[in-house]
Amino acid sequence: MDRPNIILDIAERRMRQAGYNAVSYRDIASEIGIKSASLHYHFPKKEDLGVALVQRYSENFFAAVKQNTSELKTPQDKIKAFASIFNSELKDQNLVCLCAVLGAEAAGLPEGVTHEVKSFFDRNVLWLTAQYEAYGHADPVSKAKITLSLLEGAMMISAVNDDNSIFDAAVSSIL
Amino acid sequence: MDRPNIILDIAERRMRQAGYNAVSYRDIASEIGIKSASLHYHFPKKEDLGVALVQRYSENFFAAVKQNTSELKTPQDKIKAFASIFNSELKDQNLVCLCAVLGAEAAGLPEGVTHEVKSFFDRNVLWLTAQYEAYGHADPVSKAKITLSLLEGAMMISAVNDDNSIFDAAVSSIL
DNA sequence: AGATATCTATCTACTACTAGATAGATTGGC
DNA sequence: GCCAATCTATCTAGTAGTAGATAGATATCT
Repeated sequence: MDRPNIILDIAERRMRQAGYNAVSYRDIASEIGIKSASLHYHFPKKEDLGVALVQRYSENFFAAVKQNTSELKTPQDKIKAFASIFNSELKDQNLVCLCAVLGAEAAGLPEGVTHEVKSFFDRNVLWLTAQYEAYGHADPVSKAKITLSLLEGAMMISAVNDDNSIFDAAVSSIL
Repeated sequence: MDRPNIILDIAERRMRQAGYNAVSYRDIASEIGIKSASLHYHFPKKEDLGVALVQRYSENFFAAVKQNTSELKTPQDKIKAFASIFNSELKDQNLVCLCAVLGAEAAGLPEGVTHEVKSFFDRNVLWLTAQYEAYGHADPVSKAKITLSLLEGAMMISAVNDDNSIFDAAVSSIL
């Protein structure tokens, strides 16, 4: 894999565990085995790293959504598949959605990072809205926001308690 | 007000905006107009401050729950009142639940702080479970966890988008 | 030669935290 | 009432360590 993606992998894991400010160039560099100064070659400012990280996360996520839902027929099945993308990393690595973590710290993040987090949520609401529209829901936009809120909140609480059943219960309650 | 509570007020506001690691003794001290060393007299370690903060938050929250629900009859009304405690600070200060923020960073927090965050969630689930039991819900514990997840998630997303209607929609969907 | 990626070495600013002193208020013994 | 002891809350001055960031040299590959 190329260096930028190796850097982002490490940054992503750490940020999803402990937040933006808990991740340092020094820590990332020492895990790779290079000097922290070298990281600034790839990501001059920490904000650049944060922005790239959320962008990559968002693109990977929606690539997975596309792949895992393309052969499904009903909106219900698609939404379950959508939720199970979040679930896979939660259950075997106890990792919450990157944007759930960054969203919680949003008021203290560099502007560019906060903007990307918002964009991720927007894209999620858009995708979910389309499903609820297809399902014939009365207010698909509100329902989409509610579903996203539930999933993000359930991930966070599941991770804190290291108890995946909370997320499972949340998914079962959707629709 | 006494000094410890003044310190905790400032720490609470900042932590609910930007997270645990974004709050420094220096910043708190300079806002009060004393030296950071003086803060260590009241809270020797940052973990002590974090623990005291979550404990105070939890106690204040459940005092408000008790006060705002004591004269209400139905579990539905009580749960709405419960949600509106979260909502009041969200809508006029854009402040998320302290434990939603700290929960997102839980894996990187001092052990004592994480423990208090868990306790807060436990207490919430307990309280909500009692309401759903009174309501005759089939699985009151799961329902309680789902409701808490929804509220915490909706607060976070509402704050990021500075759009209170997301939280309102979430509250309307409960029960 | 040029581009890519890393290095060394350094900087400034900030982090939590501590030691030891001080001023002022409070408490208890005689 | 007076004195000594203690407590409260702050200060100055400092520790060691970490933060993100930069300049400029070096190595490697095409």
